[in-house]
Amino acid sequence: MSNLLERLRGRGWRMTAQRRVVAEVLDGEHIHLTADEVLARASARLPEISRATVYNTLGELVSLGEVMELPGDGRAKRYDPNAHRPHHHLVCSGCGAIRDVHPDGDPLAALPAAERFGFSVSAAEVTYRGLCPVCAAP
Amino acid sequence: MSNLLERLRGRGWRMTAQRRVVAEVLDGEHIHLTADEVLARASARLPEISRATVYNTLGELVSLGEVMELPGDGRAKRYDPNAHRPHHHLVCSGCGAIRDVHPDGDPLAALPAAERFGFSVSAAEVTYRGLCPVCAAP
DNA sequence: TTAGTTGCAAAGGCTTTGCACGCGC
DNA sequence: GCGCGTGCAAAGCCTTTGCAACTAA
Repeated sequence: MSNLLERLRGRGWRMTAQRRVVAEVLDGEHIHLTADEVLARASARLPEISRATVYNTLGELVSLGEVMELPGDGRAKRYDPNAHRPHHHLVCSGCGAIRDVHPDGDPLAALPAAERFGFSVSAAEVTYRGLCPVCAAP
Repeated sequence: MSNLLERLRGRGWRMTAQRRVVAEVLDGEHIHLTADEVLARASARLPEISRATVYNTLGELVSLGEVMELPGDGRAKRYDPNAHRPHHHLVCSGCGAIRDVHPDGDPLAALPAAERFGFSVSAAEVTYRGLCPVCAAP
């Protein structure tokens, strides 16, 4: 499995220092950063990067289908680089930690025709909620 | 099944003209309005209602557990009055229409222990995506 | 009466935009 | 060199807040 940076290069994505840093910061498993967090981490490596560029780059990665946009519990959206592999999310109601999960079976199968209102249903996103081991501790 | 207004009265909720109008506007099936839409509809019946009051009232209905807050596709949250009956959502990727749906079985059962990362998982929210009959038409 | 609710206006957080400069190809 | 990408600052959208006046119970 190639990493985010390699995939982008392979697509002929115009590479700049700023874009490289944003892609590096997002690459990995269980990464779900807000734009602000991306900016903070990117600034650590490239202090002159601007907020607008972070937003531009994130928006572009989303349109390219390389990064997934998550609603986020508060007001800020979160960005998930695992768009190339379908998955769902497990969110801790205590601390907000997010893990990528892969449930058994196809969630679409659970929706009977009578509940589809004539829609052609093509995808399902599942958010599981619970308490992480730390927050569940007595 | 009693309606929203009756349930609120039964809970001893302090009733005002503004609160009544907000509750009336939200009552029903497949209702998923933004705060702005609630304000618009409420204003039609009670022109002097203010935006702040709509937000206050919506926030309170959410804490009471009578209304559910949905992330919403764009930036504005949506408010769903069917919090008393668990359900999921089917969203049209074309026009944004939202329907309440009730899938078969328990979505939690699909998440194996190995995918729970030690969390105590207590709920699942599912968003189905597809095209409504109008948007799917050739 | 009196605690809770309202309206107004201002502030706040997150995101987008306009424009001139700069840099990858 | 050309055209896209960047940075800055300002504006935008949605939401929250402070405070004085008001009102349901």
